[in-house]
This record gives sequence, structure tokens and C-alpha cells, in this order.
Amino acid sequence: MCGRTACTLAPDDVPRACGFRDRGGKRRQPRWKDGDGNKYFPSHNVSPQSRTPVLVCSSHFGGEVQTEDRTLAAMQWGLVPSWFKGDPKGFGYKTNNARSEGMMTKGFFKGPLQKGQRCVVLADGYFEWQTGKDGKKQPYFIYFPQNKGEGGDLEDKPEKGEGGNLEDKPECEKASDLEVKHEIGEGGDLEEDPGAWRGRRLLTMAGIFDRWTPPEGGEPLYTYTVITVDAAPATAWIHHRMPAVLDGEAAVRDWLEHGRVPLNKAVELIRPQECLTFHPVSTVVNNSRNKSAECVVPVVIGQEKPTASSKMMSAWLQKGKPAKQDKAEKTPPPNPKPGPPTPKPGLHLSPSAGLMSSWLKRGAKEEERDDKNPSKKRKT
DNA sequence: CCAGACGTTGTT
DNA sequence: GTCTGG
DNA sequence: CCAGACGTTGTT
DNA sequence: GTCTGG
Repeated sequence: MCGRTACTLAPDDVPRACGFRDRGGKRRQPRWKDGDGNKYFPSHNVSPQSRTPVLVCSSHFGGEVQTEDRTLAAMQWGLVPSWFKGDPKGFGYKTNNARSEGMMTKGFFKGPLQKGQRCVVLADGYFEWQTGKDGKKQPYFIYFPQNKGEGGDLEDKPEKGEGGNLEDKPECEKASDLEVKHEIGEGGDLEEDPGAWRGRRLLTMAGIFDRWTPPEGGEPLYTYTVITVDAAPATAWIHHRMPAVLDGEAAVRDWLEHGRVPLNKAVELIRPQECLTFHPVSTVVNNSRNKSAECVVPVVIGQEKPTASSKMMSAWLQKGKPAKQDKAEKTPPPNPKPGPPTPKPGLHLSPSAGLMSSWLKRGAKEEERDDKNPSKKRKT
């Protein structure tokens, strides 16, 4: 399940997107651990072994155990235990997820958990592949519902009734805003809060991290794993597992503050969440070398055959590259069978031109990053 | 006691 | 089938 | 998570 | 490091 994400915020924007209020009501932003802002590379197609932003309690980097301070670190996806002997390169192939059902007893995760090494994994959203009877896979992008006004000049929002919004407001503050809260959790009122983040609300997933020190010494390697749970009903028809999503500021805080919230309490946060929305995307995302924004653009299932406009869009997204020539323009009879396979399509958002533009809008500038990697040797 | 594994997903 | 690379 | 490789010898 | 199998 959770083996692919998108994380596209510029390193300098991540701290802003992680603004929160401390128990005194004061606004704070986590800071990057030394140099880590330069180790994270935004991408619309993040695979295990990449470094991505995670939040941890600052106690792990010199702060008091009880501190509310948070630190942003660029950790590597795929947990390498501190006791691992050998070359950690390529070790974490099977530790990108931790089953919540066994994490308290299995050595891989028990150790770090008992040391309070809980982290919050940040992303725009994650990808899930639905396997059809025919064996074909349809990828979906899954994320927190975004509020209106995103980016400032977006005039369209998802139709109401899209993602299952089970926003429970725990012990929130006085602010009764149901409108704006793009920051992690229930933000404050924007009107009197010019410092608030107005961009995308990042998905927050519960993770476990560890620190591995090379035998020969040198920089410690920080790695993490994403905890998984059974899928919530809303998305179970796509896939039967999902990441442990932390919905809201209170949950994020409790997962991070290991000095205040003991493990046996914190584990109560690990459970299926309904608070997500999603849309189908192109199989362009399948190959992790494809980093373009096309990975997150909504598609209409059954209409993935390139249309004139989609070709143009594709070409634009690819920017440098000429639109590839299709091998054969065989176009089977249009027998569109769109929509989610029946069960619970109720809270599905249907792609609209407007929605599409909202996804395109953010891809345009950021991609093009590492798509110039020379593939393997070429046969001669 | 020592040696050796230690993780996940999905699919059958 | 299984493992590595992304 | 998916995609793609998966092998050897000898010579430059 | 810690747990299981022998």
C-alpha cells in the first residue's frame, strides 16, 4: 500500500506549511535540522529510498524531552534499524511500511517506539493502485480535502460532498472557522492571522524513525517507515490497507510529543481514517522515473486514451520532451466504464476542468527536476 | 548456550 | 520468481 | 509502490 | 538490539 507519494513543496515552504500553535496559543514553525532543507527534493513521484520531510519532536535533536518544539528533518524512506550490520544501501526495501498490528512486538519497530522515535511523515498525498480482475492496475491519488481559495486565485473547489469529511474538532481553540485551515490541523482564523499558511494542507501520516550510525563513523543515517492500518470504508474499494493518517493538530501533537504522551496512549491515534479524498490518475505515475505533475492530474477512467487536448497537456507537462509517438493508434471501441466499481461512489469527486487546473497549476514550475537521469547503459 | 533472523505488500 | 533501483 | 534486471569471460 | 530456534 503506501509505497508512493507526492511531495512538491519547496524546502523553504515546508516550515510554513507546518505552522502550529503551541499550548500558549502562540504560532510556531518548525525549523529544518541543519542542512536538511538541501537534502529534500520536491517531486510528484516519491518512492522509497528517497528523502522526504518528516516532523519530529525537537528532543531528538537536543531539545528537552518535554518540549513542544518540532524539527523538520529530511529522512530516508525505508527504515534501517540502529543495530543493522552491513551496507544500509538498499536495505529498506521491505521496511517502507510497518503493520500497526505488529509494531509493538516486532523488534524492528518496538525498539524505536520505546525510544519515543515517532515521526509525522509529510506529503501532498499518496498513491494507491487498485488491481482489477484483469490484473490491470488503476492508480489513485489520495489526500486531505483542500479548502477553497487555495493559492489565492483558484475559483473552483471540489464539489461539495467529495471526500468524506469526518472532521471531528477535538479540543480546538475558540476560533469557529470551518472555512480556512490549510495548515496542519485546525488552524486559526485567517483574518487576524497573516502568518498562516494559505497553500496546500499537507497529508500527515504516522511514522517511526531510527538512526543508524556507520561503523566507521560519520554522519548518522536517519530513516523512517509509514505505519499502515486496515483501509477505512471510504477507500477500501480501492485498496484494503492505508497509511495511519493523523487527522488534525491534536493528533499530530500527541504523536510527536513522546515525553507527554506515553506510547500506550499514542497508539490510540493509529487507526483507519475516513478524512481523505481522492481521484484516479494516469498510469504515468507507475514508473517512478516520471516526476512530472501529470502524475497527480485527475483522469477520467476509460478515457485515458490520448485525446487531442490531453496530448497537448502532456506535451506541456513534459516541457522539454517531444510528445512521444504512440506505437499504434489503435483505439478500441469506446466502452467507457468509468467511476469507482460500485461500492461507495458517494463521496467520489468527479474530475472537473477546474479541478484539473488546480493540479496543473502547481506542477508547472516545479517539475523537471530529476527527469534528466541517464537511464542505464545503452546496448550497442 | 550460540546462531540467525529481524520487514511489507499481494496473491494463491 | 526475486531482488534492486527509482 | 512499480519497473526492470536477472549472466560470464576476456580484452581494451 | 532482541527474540526465536536448535
